[in-house]
Amino acid sequence: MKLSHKLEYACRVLAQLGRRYGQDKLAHIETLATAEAIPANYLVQILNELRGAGLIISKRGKQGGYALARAPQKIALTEIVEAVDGELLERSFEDSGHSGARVASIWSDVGECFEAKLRAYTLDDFIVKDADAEMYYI
Amino acid sequence: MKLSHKLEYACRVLAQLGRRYGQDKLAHIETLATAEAIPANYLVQILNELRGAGLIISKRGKQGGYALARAPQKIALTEIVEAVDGELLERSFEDSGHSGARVASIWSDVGECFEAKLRAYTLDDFIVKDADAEMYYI
DNA sequence: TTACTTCTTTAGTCATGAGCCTAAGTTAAT
DNA sequence: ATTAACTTAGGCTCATGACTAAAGAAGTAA
Repeated sequence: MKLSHKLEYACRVLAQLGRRYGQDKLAHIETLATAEAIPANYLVQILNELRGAGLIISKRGKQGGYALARAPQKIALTEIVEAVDGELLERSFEDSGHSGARVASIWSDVGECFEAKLRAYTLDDFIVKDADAEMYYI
Repeated sequence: MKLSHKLEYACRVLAQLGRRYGQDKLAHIETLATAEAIPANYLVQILNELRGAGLIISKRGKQGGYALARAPQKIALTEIVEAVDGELLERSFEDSGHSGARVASIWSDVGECFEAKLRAYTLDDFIVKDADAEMYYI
């Protein structure tokens, strides 16, 4: 379960966009990069992939920026993974050697379990609401 | 769930050794490499790691070779993964940025689920018994 | 002892990709 | 027209995965 930086960054930036969902202001790259401690130059590429996957929308020019394409509850974790690190969900195992088929079938089962777990989470679960922070002071 | 070749090879070669468990003859690298379609030179390294992890034993010289260190039922899939690709089970996520902690906690949960799934499989599940092959002809 | 067999250890190669940066475009609001 | 933003393409460096190779050590048997 070691994640690529790219995937961690994607989760964080989407969580950040999720907090802003509903406001009509768009978020700037620099703002997002700072808030989530992500190298801005790299974030650009990630945001591009997320847009390509239809998870976010963007607008150019003055007043431009990024926003979530739909409600956080409607974005499953599997979609995020597919958008930036698709091979993590791939299930292609070599069927070579005497035990190849058996090994492949067991790992396929593991893969299905993994995918099911991811599908059960949505972006909403990632969003740090202000109420969460307050809890520490109660 | 894309596996490294190394991990696939390890599963296959252990399955092969599992089939031979109980016989008192040791298996040679060349035999194992051929049976499981694994580059022999690479297999050498994998077997070394498996020995280091205590999953197999080896003997040099004439009559030398490799064998499982214990019964297949007593080798959990987690142990195989730890032996050759430990970071797959690691759960270390950056806690940076505004959403870092939340993201890390969710992925930790996914990681725990993944590990539990792996722990439930043992090497015995990987072994292709001769009866299995016969099933195709019934 | 000597030769032979088999594992053991270490070093080296090669291709690939992650992560990050630079810089020149393009668009839209003012 | 100017400016603030996103867009796109490319390049760079370093680490890693997957092998290959070969010298070394340990058993076995003549």
